[in-house]
Amino acid sequence: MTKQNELQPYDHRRIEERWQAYWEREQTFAAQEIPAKPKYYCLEMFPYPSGRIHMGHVRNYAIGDVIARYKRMRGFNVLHPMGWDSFGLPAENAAIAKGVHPYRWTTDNIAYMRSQLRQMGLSYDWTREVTTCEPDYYRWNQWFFLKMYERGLAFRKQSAVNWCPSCDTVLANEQVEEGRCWRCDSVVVQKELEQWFFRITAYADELLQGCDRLTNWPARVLTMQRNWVGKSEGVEVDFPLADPLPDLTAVRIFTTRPDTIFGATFMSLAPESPLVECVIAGRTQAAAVREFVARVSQQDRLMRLAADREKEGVFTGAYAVNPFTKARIPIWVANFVLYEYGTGAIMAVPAHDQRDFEFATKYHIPIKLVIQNPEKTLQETHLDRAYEEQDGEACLVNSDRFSGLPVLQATRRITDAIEEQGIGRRTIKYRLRDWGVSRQRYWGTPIPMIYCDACGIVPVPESDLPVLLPIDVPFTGKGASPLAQAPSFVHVRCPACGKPARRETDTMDTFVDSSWYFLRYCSPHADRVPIDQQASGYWMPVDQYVGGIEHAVLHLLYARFFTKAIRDLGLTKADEPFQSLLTQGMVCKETYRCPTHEWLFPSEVVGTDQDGFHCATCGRPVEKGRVEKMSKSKKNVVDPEHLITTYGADTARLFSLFAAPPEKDLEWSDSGVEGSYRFLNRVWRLMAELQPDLSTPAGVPNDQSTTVPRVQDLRRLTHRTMKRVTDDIEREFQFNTAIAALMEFVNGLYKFTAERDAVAQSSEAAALREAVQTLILLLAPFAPHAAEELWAMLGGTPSVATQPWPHYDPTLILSDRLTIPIQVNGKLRSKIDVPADWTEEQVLAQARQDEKIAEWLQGKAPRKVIYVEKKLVNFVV
RNA sequence: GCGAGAGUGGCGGAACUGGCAGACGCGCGAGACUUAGGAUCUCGUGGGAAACCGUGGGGGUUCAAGUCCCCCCUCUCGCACCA
Repeated sequence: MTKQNELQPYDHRRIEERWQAYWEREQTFAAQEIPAKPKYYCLEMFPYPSGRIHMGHVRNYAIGDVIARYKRMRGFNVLHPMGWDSFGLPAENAAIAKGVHPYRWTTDNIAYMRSQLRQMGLSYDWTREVTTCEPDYYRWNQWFFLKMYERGLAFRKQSAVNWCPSCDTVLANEQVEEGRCWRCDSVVVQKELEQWFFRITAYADELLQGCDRLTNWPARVLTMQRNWVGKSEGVEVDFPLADPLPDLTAVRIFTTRPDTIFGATFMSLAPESPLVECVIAGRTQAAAVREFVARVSQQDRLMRLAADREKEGVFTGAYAVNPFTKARIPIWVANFVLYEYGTGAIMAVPAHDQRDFEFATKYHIPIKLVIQNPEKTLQETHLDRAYEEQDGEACLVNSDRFSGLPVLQATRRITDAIEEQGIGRRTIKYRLRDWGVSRQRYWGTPIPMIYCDACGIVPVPESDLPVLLPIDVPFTGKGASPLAQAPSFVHVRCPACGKPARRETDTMDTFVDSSWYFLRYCSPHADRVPIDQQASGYWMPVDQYVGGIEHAVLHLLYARFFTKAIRDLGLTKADEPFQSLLTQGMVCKETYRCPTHEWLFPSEVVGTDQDGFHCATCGRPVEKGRVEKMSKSKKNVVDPEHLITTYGADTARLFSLFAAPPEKDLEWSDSGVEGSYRFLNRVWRLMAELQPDLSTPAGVPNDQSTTVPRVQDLRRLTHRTMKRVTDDIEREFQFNTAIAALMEFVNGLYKFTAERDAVAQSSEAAALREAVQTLILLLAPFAPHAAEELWAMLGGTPSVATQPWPHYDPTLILSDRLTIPIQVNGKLRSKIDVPADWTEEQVLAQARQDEKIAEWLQGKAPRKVIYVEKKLVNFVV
């Protein structure tokens, strides 16, 4: 310890700059296809270039980087790319607010954030960088659009958008705050526009079934995806109108409960359904119904946010006939029936559907019991809620020839009957809806379509791609999208007939960009095809995808859909894009909240733990300690840049990996950061002190050395640490415990060196060298800069990133002695230290002789003795 | 309401198949080295004087339960009328 003051301090700035420059110069992480080598494609979700990186990025990319670096050391040919999801709304808003052009704003941000990511020492292959707002990327969005159009996977239909009548523009969902425009506060209305859609529903079943094979995805993500697709098997049945109309003789409903059809005492239509107008035509109820429909569709949007919307409806005056009971049943319009799902019409069975029950009770519609519970206690006239159970014992009643059948059997038989009578058939419905991709905005991929008065919708010929996004357009935030106001963009000649025509001025949803970027990374510079088949054949699928849970449904589902569609175009063989998925938790921090000033920065708070905390401005007591996701509005963000310049990238990485397992939320702690920094300093000092003693050439300590207990212990620790760190990474990326093992290792090494003889024995030196070398290698994925520097100090040839991962020797991790806990009646009473190869008898004899145990046993023979080999002894008395 | 997950010291978190609860880190305490320390090192640190008590609460299974079973409470996330 005396040499301490002479040591070079751990200078993260110098070290990190040096090795970042080295990696760049040497192209250490550039990936090439090497068919003979096993590949590993590690991917983190690419960022939106908002300006600067935040802690969520640091965490996401630190996790991904450890995986990439670890796999590289394990001998995999690793692809680890990075890019920019650079189309999107914030760029347009910046243009309006600051007068910066979205392109300029975006590319400036990219430049800055790229330098920040480099400062983190992430092992990316920067030669594969992909930027979605550049024509060499988005032209392929257009190309895919054309291919989808050819295959009927891209189509046009009417659809509602959020519309601000005051700004005269379309709003994204996130621009609608409590039903009002975020900029001008006027009430947002729904407006019907013709829009482009991708037919994701064509892949509904495959997307659903694919979930079963994604065994390395978190269960909750799969559950969310399954629910989102929402498959239900049922039957469509035509209910004839009691008084047929010329253009409508029956209403088709969808039900998953055909077994309850005898209990259908009325019918409900969705307010938006065109059937409503048909059935009310010329009736006295027409005005009331129209008024109801208008009211419901007005409030729809707002009311949907409200928790328990009151069920309400109105009678149309029309009747249908229940095809089984032949009863005339009234047709109602009900606010809870969804037009987009099923057929927009339902048969209502109040006795066995709670919504129908509430509705029937409210409007005094008859309730007919058709399923009796196994206890036979249900009485039609005394129901207080619907009996919805479908268990095997409940049987049908009041259902003619089907009465007495158990529910499941009845479902089958009645469905058969429906099909035999030709009044309906089995169908499968999905909750999933087609993906609307039109955006009435500027900063996105232009949709490559042309409208010609003579030819109709004409796709832009492939040879004319890309349709470039014009740069000089005005940004006012008002009126139609800037593209629609750029005449030179709008006016074109029809590719089919040559007459004047109009371009589509909508751009694509930015989710399109992120739905295939992982395929583009395989061959980012291919200029004749979006994806080079050979490259994607080698690299795909992504072996490990890492990103936030907030993308559990949309992004991941769209990416799966695109991959399947691209597969069907013959461009990739991958069915699923992401073999394995890790959803990391959020980065949170404690907040301060003042009753008058809302969220406060820590600097706006005065006080101590003992005296309580007060607002520095108004002096009122502050609510402290609620841990929330870091966000500007809650004033609890920590800028990673400050962290990196103060403590270095290695500390930032280490902390974000150590403070919590990757999938859990991480609570920020300043002192925790210092702990990680301290650890790196400890490693540094240890190495610097030992350096003079480590001149022994590399190599395994000789056999002689293993007889010295101290050396034996050290080697055991070394090899155990190898095992622990490896197992923790392999077992669900438990980096927090892997780092803990490294800390214990360092603690052990300090202990060892402190007790070391003044004159080091050669066997000690060799074991020490092995230990230190192992430490650096194990540390390399977590704190790569420090590891490189130490590796060089040790005389290793760079880069440590390409060294093989150490393998432990299983014989060395075994100890020749064991500590066996001894319990009496299941309570720990003593421990004994015994040779590892002792038999049960020997261990038990020793245990009985133990002073404390003898006292507990008081010479009596235990009633029962439990012996778990090499683990534990329990005497039951 | 439905679905999923989680509740462990002062704090973040360990504990793989039931087998020593609290690894590791933070914080705190004591000491060492120091002109000094908010640097560093060493030791200690769940509660309790002790018997004992301790993994959200209550029951159960077991020689043995943070871990398995039943009931309840709280929190987080997701979906919100899907016929």
